[in-house]
Amino acid sequence: MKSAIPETGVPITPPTAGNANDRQEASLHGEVLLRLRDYVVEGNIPEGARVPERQLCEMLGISRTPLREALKVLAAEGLIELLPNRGARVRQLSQRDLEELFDVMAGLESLAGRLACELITDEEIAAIERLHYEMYGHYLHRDMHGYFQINQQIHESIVAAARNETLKTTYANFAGRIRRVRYSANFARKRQRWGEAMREHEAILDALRRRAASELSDILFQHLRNKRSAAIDHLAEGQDTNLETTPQGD
Amino acid sequence: MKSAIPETGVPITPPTAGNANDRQEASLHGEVLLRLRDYVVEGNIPEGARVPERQLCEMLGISRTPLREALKVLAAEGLIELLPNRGARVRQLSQRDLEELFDVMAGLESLAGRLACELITDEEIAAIERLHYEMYGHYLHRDMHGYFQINQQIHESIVAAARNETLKTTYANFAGRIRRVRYSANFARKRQRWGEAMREHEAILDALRRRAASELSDILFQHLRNKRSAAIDHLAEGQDTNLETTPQGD
DNA sequence: GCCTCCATTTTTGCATTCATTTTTTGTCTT
DNA sequence: AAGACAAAAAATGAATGCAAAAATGGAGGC
Repeated sequence: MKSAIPETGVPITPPTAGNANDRQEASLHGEVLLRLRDYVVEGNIPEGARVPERQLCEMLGISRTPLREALKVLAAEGLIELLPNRGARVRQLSQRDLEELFDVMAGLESLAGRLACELITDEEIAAIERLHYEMYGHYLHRDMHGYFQINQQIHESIVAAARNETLKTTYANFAGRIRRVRYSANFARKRQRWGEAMREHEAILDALRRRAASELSDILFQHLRNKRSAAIDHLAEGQDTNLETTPQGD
Repeated sequence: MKSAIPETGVPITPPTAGNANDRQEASLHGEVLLRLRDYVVEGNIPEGARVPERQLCEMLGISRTPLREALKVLAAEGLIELLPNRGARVRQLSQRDLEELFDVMAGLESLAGRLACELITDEEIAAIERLHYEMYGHYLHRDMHGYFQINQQIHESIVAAARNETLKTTYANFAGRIRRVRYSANFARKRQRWGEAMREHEAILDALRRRAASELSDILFQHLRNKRSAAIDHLAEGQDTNLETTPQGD
């Protein structure tokens, strides 16, 4: 009997604080859902590994009923898969799955940009500009981590500017699914592609200033498509980092 | 004690045929999920109505455990909402919710068109052309029902041509959420708008033939945006429109 | 007559229990 | 020793039981 989950043995915190991250903060199964989702998204369970309910139960300090409810939801979200009578597994994402997910993300951000052009305020644009220049600073200092953090903030700002909660939620869902890979992809960002990504961000900002919806939509899609290529290439070639030849980035 | 659900009293069919509409066809809770989803999507439960678990249980002929699992999933899908300690309600969609949903649908179809341009075959385009002319026939005969049916087939063909299962699933999810309203929206489409829609479909087909991804993306978004306007206007002007009793379509 | 407060009933949330399926393990045969 | 079969163990799927919260209803007070 091999344990798929590292024996952290951290019981769930009693219903103390309502960590209102998503929904259903109060109920036990809601808390379990949040914790389990984070647990899976953060990659604490190996891909494709079997996850015995009993083990998760004692890890979280609950009975099987709320756990199974949470598992059903996570399966609906696409994070895990439930094989009939054979338990839950962390969903293994094939290369094709990743391509699809990145494309949908690209479509959602493309949509966000289009919608943002309709109602975004000058102040919001100014805020994004500030982020942009901050990011540029990180770029000049070759501070990849800082760059990535601001980069994500910019993309989230655009999604927020779309003023569409449904879109925001959906976007967050997909972001969670590929978060693990996203990190690898970001670490794969290399010099040359980095410059390209900066130029694309310039174009994004420019289109946003002019409220050019269709144009921004196109640019964002292409920008994310390039991200996709970087991520897929990175995964395809394995763990070794090829510095010169791979077109990776942002 | 008022019963929110019409007393159909139809017990769930024993695990006979695997109606593999979505996922989890075999297990009882999977069957329940499919049945409940259809039941809600088809509008058998009034919006915002309280749904006692016990009642659903005896309606489906099961115990509360699988039912509650299905409810959690439906809540995650956005079809119902679960208030802590206060049961499940059919999610009431505000006008703003509908606008958001339509916009996301528009974004997804826009993405589908963009992706379709990359790999769509001449045969697939020819099939869509045939559907187009068939739809045109319905238009000339003022056969609204036939028109909508083919119209839906065309949009689904475009989504299929995108060759992205993730997108397809997500699209189906959102389509389910607004199906109820969608039908009213179609009836709201008046003569003049009908002609517009036909012209837009001509443009869609034209862009598709030329594999003009960005252009098709724009046209599809606008096309769906116009649909949205029709739906929202219709709902705004007719508050007496009983959504529960309207049949399903488009 | 209407409102308030409290007891009763119902309903929800979770734990536990039971039945079925899968997986493991041990033994026997070739 | 390797494979096949069978029994045991464990895990899953679903039903039931129990405590807590909410809804209901009625008596009493204003």
